[in-house]
Amino acid sequence: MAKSGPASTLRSSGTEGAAGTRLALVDAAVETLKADGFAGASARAIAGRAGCNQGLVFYHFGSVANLLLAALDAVSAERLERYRATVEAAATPAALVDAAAAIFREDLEAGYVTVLVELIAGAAATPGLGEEVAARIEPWKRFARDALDAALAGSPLATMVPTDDVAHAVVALYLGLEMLSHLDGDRAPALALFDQARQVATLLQALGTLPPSGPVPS
Amino acid sequence: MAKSGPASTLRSSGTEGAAGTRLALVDAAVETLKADGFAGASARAIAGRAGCNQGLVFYHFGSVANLLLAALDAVSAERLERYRATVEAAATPAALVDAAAAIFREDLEAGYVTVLVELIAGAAATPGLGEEVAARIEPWKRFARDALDAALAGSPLATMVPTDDVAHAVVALYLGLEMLSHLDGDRAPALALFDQARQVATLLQALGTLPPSGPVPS
DNA sequence: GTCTATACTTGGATAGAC
DNA sequence: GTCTATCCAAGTATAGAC
Repeated sequence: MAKSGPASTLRSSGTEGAAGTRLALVDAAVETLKADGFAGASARAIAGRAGCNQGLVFYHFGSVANLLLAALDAVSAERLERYRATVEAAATPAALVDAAAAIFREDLEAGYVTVLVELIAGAAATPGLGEEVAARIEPWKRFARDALDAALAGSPLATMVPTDDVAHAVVALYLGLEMLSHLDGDRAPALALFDQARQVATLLQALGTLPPSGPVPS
Repeated sequence: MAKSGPASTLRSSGTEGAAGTRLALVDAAVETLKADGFAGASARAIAGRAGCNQGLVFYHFGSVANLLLAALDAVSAERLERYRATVEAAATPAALVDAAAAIFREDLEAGYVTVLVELIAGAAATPGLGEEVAARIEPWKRFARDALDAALAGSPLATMVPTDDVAHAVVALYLGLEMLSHLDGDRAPALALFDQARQVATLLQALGTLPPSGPVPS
């Protein structure tokens, strides 16, 4: 469905040309979603930012919605890889929170999650878009659950925490924090929250290593 | 700014007439935001649902954005009052979580938070809308903080928990959960989360009543 | 593959009849 | 206060020249 139009030949013959404008359009779609939201992401606005003609949106992607999904795919792939690499190095809950905070800070600065937020909110207006967006969120939920499982491995918490539900909450919290940060341009509350989360994670680690009801071993 | 147009005479002379269509438009705006999102909430779509002419949107509210803000005010007032009444009866963290779960369940069923989510996401497209929406979120953050303060009063947790930050997170989580629920039509993960939260709150209560390092008092 | 031109639709907003 | 009619801007999408 997302592969109609010209053959998807990244670096086919020339560096510019077909693949070049495709990429330019995807990039412009990302920027437009961040700056003007779903309601402002028209074919004209995106093509204008990409420096090409409006008709190319339909030639390459068939519809504006498909271009927007391609934009979501692009940032998702980039960010998911980035998250995976960083989180793999985190073995404890506290380290996991630190890793998450570092990259989420990047996301807030760059507004990557905004692309997802705008598409979720805009999905109500376009028939069929909701399912496509939902399918693209799944990898994130799975990633969050896997990261939680890995961080909790070996801890008694592993059997107590329903990582599926927590992963859902983490994704929801990311979306909500991004919305609020983007709305008033204040990233401080979100960042302060990660500090708190680290402390809680550290506390949980300490509790997890305690024998069931004894005092602290020294 | 929201009071231009005709005099705001609720039940002035006739039950219908001016105030009647005003209310019908506000109600239709809420329904349209829930069904079709910000991008689908045009003057024509809303007026059509309200059963009146499209021009009345501009006569009564001056612009579509103003009508949307009036819709947000309407649901905010209604919901905030509902929350306040229910939460006032909750004295402990566990009871607070239960109260929040009960009303959030209502919100999920009715889609009230969707109105807020759509306006936040749509704010990027309309200059000046962001500030208006942000101002309308403030009461919610204050409410959440006050509820947390009240529930933690007398507990040693009161000095340990930065209720300002947590309130921010709670609001963000609500927004995110609503988005995800609305997207795939599955409310189960959000509701399961409240069960978990209640258990954590109960645990925190128990920890809070413990002496610093002793065993459980029976 | 890309651009220009164009057909068609929808939306915001106003003027004037009733 | 409400409706009809209308203007104009913006959006989607397609056809055809280059």
